[in-house]
Amino acid sequence: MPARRQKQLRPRKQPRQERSRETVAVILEAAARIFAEHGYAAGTTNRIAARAGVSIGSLYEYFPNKDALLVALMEAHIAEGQAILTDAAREVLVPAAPLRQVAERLVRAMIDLHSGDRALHRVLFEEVQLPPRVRRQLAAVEQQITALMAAYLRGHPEVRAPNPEMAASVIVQTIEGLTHKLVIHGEPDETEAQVKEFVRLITGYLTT
Amino acid sequence: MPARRQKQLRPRKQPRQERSRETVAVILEAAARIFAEHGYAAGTTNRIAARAGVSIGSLYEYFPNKDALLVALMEAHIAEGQAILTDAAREVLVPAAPLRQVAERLVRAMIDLHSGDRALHRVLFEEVQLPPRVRRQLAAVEQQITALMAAYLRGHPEVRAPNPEMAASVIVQTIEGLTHKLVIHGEPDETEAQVKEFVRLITGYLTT
DNA sequence: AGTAGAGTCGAGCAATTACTCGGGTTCTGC
DNA sequence: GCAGAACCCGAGTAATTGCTCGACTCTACT
Repeated sequence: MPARRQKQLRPRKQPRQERSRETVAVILEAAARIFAEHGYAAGTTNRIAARAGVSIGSLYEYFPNKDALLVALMEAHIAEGQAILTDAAREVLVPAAPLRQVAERLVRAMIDLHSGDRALHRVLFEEVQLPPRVRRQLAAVEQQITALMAAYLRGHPEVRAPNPEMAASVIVQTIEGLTHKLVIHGEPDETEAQVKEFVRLITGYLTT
Repeated sequence: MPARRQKQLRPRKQPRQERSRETVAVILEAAARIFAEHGYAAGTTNRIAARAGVSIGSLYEYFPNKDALLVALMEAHIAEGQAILTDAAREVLVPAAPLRQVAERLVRAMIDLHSGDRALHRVLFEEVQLPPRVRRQLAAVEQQITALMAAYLRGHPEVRAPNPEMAASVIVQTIEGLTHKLVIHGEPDETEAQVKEFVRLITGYLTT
């Protein structure tokens, strides 16, 4: 969240040489670690620069302010998430695929996505309120997955859903909510049982 | 999140007279509004005192630090939530009650709970990481509701669930996750349809 | 070799902010 | 009516932190 008002004076450089591209990457890496460890407020830019082994001045050559670091990390994570999910969806959302298998594949993809770096994930998508642009990107990904799901539901004989769009939306949101909670709070040795249960929840819903 | 290290020097006064009890109430009210409007980091104690129409000195007579304000608000909200949910649960979780009615009542109770002040709710339970004591309180409430639910499931003839405890836990988490998203992102005119769909999700899961 | 500009550096500035403290005001019990 | 306690006040302090800017080094190109 932008606690301070944005200054946004001089537009920043694009890194042109290999050297500086490396610097930017190192800074982002460090930012991810620091934010994950300390949270957004206590993750100071000086600390990030120090962790990156780079001067604070160098950091501000490429990022106009602290928020920009966060937004860059958000967009990277969203892109990664989109890749993982659309891969899973395209692979499994074909008319012939059995319901149970579809549900399980998606649940597992979602768990993978969330379990990467939980602390960072929390900071990026909970601690701060998302800027509008990022919020739109996130909504777009969700909508894309939901649309694929709806098309699948419409073409599947076993599925009895009066409104496939709504059913798809409910499923996507359910998976997201449950896996989120599971990853944050769950015991690792219960994960398998929970996955099976989530699959039952989804298939039960769609075939009733 | 405690960005600064806790000082926690002098223990604070208890309000004894009516006058000061009123002051404390006004401060908490103002804190709720300010945190909701600006978030935790930008919600400064001076601003809170100003909004409350009280000196910053008075605020620190009763709250040892900024975090204490937040914790007080959290605990108040948890208590309110527990009251709403246990009321709903006791009213409806009797062996004879039809499944659909139970599900609908709980979903609506949860929606009521979340729709009170969404911005404040976000700050209290997402923006900051909860201190252990609060986390325990929250877990206790969830466990209590889950236990009531499990008992109900066990005694209901329609319900086909191999493991009632796990089913209860899945349901509670599902309702929580879905209503949360619904309240945050949903269009008001879709709420009714969504509630019906959530009920179908739950009943389908339990009777398959 | 010379030079323009990309890249790096880090001391320090400006602003913010949680919290204190000494002193004044109001209440309460005797 | 008075002492002491409870309450209230707000200017000031100490510390933090985002970010700048002028000096320096490296790279690429002629």
